[in-house]
Amino acid sequence: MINFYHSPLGPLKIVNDNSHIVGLTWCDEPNDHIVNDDNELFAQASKWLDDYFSGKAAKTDLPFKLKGTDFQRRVWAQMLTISAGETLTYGEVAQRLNSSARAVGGACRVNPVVILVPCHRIIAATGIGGYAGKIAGVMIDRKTQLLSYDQGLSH
DNA sequence: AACCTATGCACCT
DNA sequence: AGGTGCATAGGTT
Repeated sequence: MINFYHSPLGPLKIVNDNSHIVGLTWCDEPNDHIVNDDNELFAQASKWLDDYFSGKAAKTDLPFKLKGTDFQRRVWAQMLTISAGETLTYGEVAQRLNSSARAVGGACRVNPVVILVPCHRIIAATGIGGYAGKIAGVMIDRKTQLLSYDQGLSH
C-alpha cells in the first residue's frame, strides 16, 4: 500500500505491507493524483511525522521491516543507536563494524526508510557527507534541515 | 573478478 | 580554510 505524506521538506512516499512500514522515501515526482486511503499504518506514520516536524517526536514505536543484506542491516542498526542531536561519521561507524567508511556510505545510500531510520545522522569526517545518493542540491538541503530538526528535539 | 562508492587524508594554494 | 587528487577497502552483483 502506497501513501504520500507532505512534509515541510517535501513529499514522502510511505509504503507498507499492511503489517509493517517497508519504505519511506523522498518522492519529488508529481503525485497529486494519489489519494491516500485510510489505513492504520499510514495514520500512525503520519502522526509520528507530524510530531517529528513539530519538534516533539519521541523514539519510534512504528513497526517497520527492512530488506537488505546483512551488512546493510548492521549499518542501519547503528543508525538507530544515534539519538537526535547526535551524529557519527562514516569512519566511526566503519570502525564499530570493522568495515570501511565508503562501504558504510554505500549502505546509508540505500536506506529504505528515511528519518525513521536516521541515516542523516551519519556525516563525513569533514563536512556533512551525502544524502539520498547525492552530494549536493536539494537532498543535501534536506539532510541539513533534518539535522536541525534533530537539534530542536534534543533540547 | 570487475565495478562501483553518501570517504579520508595528504598536500597544496 | 577550502579545493583537488588519489589510494584504499570493502560491498555488491
